[in-house]
Amino acid sequence: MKIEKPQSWPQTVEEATAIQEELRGQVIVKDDLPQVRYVAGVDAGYQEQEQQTQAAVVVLSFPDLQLCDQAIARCPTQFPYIPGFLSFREVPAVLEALEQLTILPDLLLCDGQGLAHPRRFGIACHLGVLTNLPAIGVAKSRFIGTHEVLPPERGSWQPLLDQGETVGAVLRSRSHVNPLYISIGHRISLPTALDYVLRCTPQYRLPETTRMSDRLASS
DNA sequence: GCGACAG
DNA sequence: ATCTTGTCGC
Repeated sequence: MKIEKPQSWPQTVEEATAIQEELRGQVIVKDDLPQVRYVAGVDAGYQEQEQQTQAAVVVLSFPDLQLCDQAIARCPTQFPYIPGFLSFREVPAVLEALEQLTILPDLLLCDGQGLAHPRRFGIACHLGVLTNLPAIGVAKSRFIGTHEVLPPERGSWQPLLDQGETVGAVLRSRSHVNPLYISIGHRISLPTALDYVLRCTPQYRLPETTRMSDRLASS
């Protein structure tokens, strides 16, 4: 797919913050997606003591979740890991990988938060806005926000609150297993996002998209 | 000032 | 994220 990549990437937290505050205004928080036929999973891994970032993207058919396309890209890691700025180290490589895709995905499942971010602009929002694709943030652990106790059954969920605002949801994707932290990335509502995440998670704790891109990224 | 802190 | 084997529990 064709992507309009930024001309340059920030070198400081101040520059990165400015970019987040500028782009967050472009996030669409309501459903604005086509019929979903292909779902993509994106993830990144690191090699050579984090000097190299390798991104992987897989495209699965939906709802049957069969692998249809995949791509890998590697580039020098160009931003340190600082909570709140994860996207600046992963997005450059992920965009390179997405460009190689033959199949245009209808929805992106990202490893990390979307709106559940201090400035409401986690990696799922960042990727969604830069690609203009509907995107969901699927994180394995909490970053910000609080929530009520969650029933142990698959499918149960609770809103994730931060400063009186619903920034996402905590979702039990498998009974009696640690929940997932779901938030809006771009062009999708929270209820719809929860539905897609569950439909992409037929067996394990993590969506098939995430499992497959994880495996590819760290190889 | 003291913790917390996506991947 | 990454370093890493066997082991505990549903």
